[in-house]
Amino acid sequence: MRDRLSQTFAALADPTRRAMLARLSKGEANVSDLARPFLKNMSLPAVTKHLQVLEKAGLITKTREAQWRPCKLKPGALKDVADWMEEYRIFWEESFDRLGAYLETVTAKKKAQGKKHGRTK
Amino acid sequence: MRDRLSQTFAALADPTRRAMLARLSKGEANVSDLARPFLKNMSLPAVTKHLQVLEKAGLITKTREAQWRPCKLKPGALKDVADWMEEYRIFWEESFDRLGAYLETVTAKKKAQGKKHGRTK
DNA sequence: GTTATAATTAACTATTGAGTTAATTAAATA
DNA sequence: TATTTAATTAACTCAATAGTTAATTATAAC
Repeated sequence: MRDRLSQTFAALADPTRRAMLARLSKGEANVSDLARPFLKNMSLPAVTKHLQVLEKAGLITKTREAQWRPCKLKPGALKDVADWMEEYRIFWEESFDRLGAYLETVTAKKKAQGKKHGRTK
Repeated sequence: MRDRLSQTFAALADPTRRAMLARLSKGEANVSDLARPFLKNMSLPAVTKHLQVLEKAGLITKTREAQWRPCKLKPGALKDVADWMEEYRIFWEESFDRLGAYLETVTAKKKAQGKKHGRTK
């Protein structure tokens, strides 16, 4: 997985990691704080790995304080995702009515440019 | 990967698939239309698989027309992602100034509730 | 009916991801 | 200095991904 955006999406594609982000959105937390809700289901090293995924994706930062590792959300990390989403806003926003009109606009533009499309060879 | 949102994020965590979505945002396209930009780098079955991932994640719909399979973006598919993102808006929006204040609010609330936090046992 | 086109399925390989247990590092404390 | 606490690293397993080539299905066209 070469690119940054793919790395970010991949990091978000796991409910445990999203739960950790949700916890961090309430404020800084140590690894063991973050681990607590999951220790019935997974080991501490598993938690460490999840946090490493989040850190490498640039979604959190981990610092050192004695033997603890306070983590926090990295502001701006989701900006790239938000920007990517923006391109598709018209496809998920409430007013689906506009979508048909929008697509016709795009199609008309394409025809005007003389671009071939459809199944012609 | 049990949950829907994880499936969607996983589908988006690949540049080839995102490029296909970008193409589809310009209008309907067949499998071979979608494949064309990638056939130097990958086989047609690989393309089919990518499209299956997108379809299973609910991001596109594929229909039948003779031997062609016209695909289009599925409106509303990214709504769940958008809703999830919304929770974190304050963390990626331009005014990082507010973030500090926000986190203090959250922390204050937590203290007021008497929730233990930090590294106390 | 044979051939060409569009796309999928089958069977397989290689890599990555998520998890494990056991061992290790590093700091605080008794 | 020995012990406890916090977290990571090592080494391994298992399952899922992303890709391959070869074979197959289905429709259209000659």
